[in-house]
Amino acid sequence: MQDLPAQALEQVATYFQALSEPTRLRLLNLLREGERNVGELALACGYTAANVSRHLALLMHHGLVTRESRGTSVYYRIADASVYALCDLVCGNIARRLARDAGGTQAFAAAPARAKAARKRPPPR
Amino acid sequence: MQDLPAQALEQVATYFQALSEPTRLRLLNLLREGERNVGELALACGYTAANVSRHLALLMHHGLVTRESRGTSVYYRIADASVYALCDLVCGNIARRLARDAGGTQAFAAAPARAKAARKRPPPR
DNA sequence: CAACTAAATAAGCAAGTACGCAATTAGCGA
DNA sequence: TCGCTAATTGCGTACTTGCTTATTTAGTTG
Repeated sequence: MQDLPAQALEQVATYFQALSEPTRLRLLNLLREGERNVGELALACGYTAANVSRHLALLMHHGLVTRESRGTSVYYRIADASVYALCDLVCGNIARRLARDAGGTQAFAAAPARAKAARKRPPPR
Repeated sequence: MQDLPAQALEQVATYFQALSEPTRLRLLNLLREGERNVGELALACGYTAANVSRHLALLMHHGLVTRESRGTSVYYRIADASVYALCDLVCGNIARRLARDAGGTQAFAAAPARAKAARKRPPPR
């Protein structure tokens, strides 16, 4: 990815942007167990159906979910399960960062002179 | 991640948000080759140093880069290389989606829809 | 100390976005 | 056809965010 043109970079950014909303992540989470229609999702999220519909439209525009209209309802489902792998990766990064921040403060108070050398170590696993 | 509390979900969302900016992705990309100071990054991006400094502060707040002040300059470097894996995953998803969308339509040769995101380069300074 | 440079911060503007409400569209049944 | 329900869309509001310019802070040097 090091030599991506500005155009592709922007696409990646908007993809991340689609995932940068708690409501949308919650929707994806709910869809993990199977397809759901808009009403069900709205009820589960505590938002209006209008709002949920908008978020789902955005997710679909990015190819994250698929839409299937059955009767008067519209059922959404996950299009690509790899988003969960993505989220798991992020969760791991956050956890690692929290552990580093929490653990680092103790070591810091004891030996501030060593901080420079310690900085180059790989992140604690 | 299916049973994350709303609070954790928000953290994941803000993490994605940190990556939802072309400029920040470009900064991360530049840092791939090694540490850089603010001025170098600003020059490479074509943005003001003030703006770059803000983006870097945000990236650091999320633990994506580390900061080291040497002399009057401040050098930034990647804190966790797993962000690249994340970006690669996203690139794969996008490519897959594009392939899926364009797969059935070879009559797309004169596709006007893609011209939208063509040129959007920052003004050369 | 004064002058200079690099980085960070403050202030303000313009653009984007999430949200609710209300209106519209689509499918189903009496 | 009419009425009902579910989903989408138009519109206005409040909030967020990226950017630039100007100012402040930190570090080096004469």
